[in-house]
Amino acid sequence: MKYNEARHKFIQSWGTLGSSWGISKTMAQVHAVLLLSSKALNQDEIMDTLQISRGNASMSLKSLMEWGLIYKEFIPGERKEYYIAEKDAWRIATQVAQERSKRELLPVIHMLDQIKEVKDTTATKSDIKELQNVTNDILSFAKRSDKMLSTFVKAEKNTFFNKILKLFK
Amino acid sequence: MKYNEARHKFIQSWGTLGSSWGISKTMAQVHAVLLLSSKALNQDEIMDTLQISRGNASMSLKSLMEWGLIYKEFIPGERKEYYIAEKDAWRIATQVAQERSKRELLPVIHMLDQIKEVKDTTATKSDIKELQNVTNDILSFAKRSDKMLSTFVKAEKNTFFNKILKLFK
DNA sequence: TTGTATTTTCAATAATTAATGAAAATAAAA
DNA sequence: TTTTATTTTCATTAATTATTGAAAATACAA
Repeated sequence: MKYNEARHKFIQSWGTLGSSWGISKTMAQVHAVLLLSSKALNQDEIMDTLQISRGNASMSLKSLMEWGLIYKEFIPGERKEYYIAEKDAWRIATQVAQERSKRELLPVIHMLDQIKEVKDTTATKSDIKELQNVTNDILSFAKRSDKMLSTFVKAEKNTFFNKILKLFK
Repeated sequence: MKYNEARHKFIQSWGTLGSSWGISKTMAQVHAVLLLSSKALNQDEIMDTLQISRGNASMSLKSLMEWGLIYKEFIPGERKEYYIAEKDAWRIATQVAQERSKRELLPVIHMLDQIKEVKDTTATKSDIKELQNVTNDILSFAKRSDKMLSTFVKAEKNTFFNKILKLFK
């Protein structure tokens, strides 16, 4: 396979994968371009490579910064802003997981906490029972998942967990 | 909070959460309705509860079956088909994770395996190097994640892993 | 300051994805 | 069989989400 073909495939697939993470296709493609670059790139270079509009490039770079997946790099004598990608797979995964947890898991935990306080005399006992069973189960599972995620995020620094992680290698 | 309000909140939030799983909003709402029901429901009951069209209900039920999140229940003397939801939080999570892995992780693994064979004399050494570094790292990470997922799926049956899982509680 | 390069915002538009509903297919009863 | 109930499919339509591009804002230099 030729380099350009491989590069193109990687960028396309990364875009597709991104869409299923709650990251827009373009945003993931911008990340891919930066991942494959050994030097920092500016907005115009990215616009040019992916043939996207200025606005789109600006938005995508901004979101990627918020997700903690890319960083700005200051280049002396340059007026433009340059970007580099986080390239460590483990960091990419934990950053995405943390951001998604914040956006998706926490709202659900909040909703379930509210629902716990159902007081209603008009509804049937079995309906209320089922609601409470389901919400309690999901709530404890969601909280456990969130705790587990923080544990994994800290795992790099922790020798004990590194040993556990090796079990999966 | 009143039962109906709580129920409504749960269904709405479950729908929102679903959209960020790669499951359509309606599909997740149908799942929520079944989760909260102590008895099996038929398609008309679901259409009525969620005020959705026949076609949409049919499609959503079909997809939920494919994701392994609901089951058909045969009711003697009834012509209609009845459905019940998987209610165990751990099972729901592993089913979703497995299905997503199949749809998202495996295509990426396949792409990365292809890319490993870049042979190109026209591209620069450093570009090829960077492509190989990134793809190799992500590939080994993706494969490890997939292995980890299967381990978790089997974990219920395994006392040793149950002990590890307790670390996160 | 004032001028110029660069980035960001956001209303308009395009592209994508989901939902409808009627027709076709299937399955059970008469 | 034929009739009736039920489910599925899929072209059309609606809703949602992403992208553009020009104007506004910002940042730097003269």
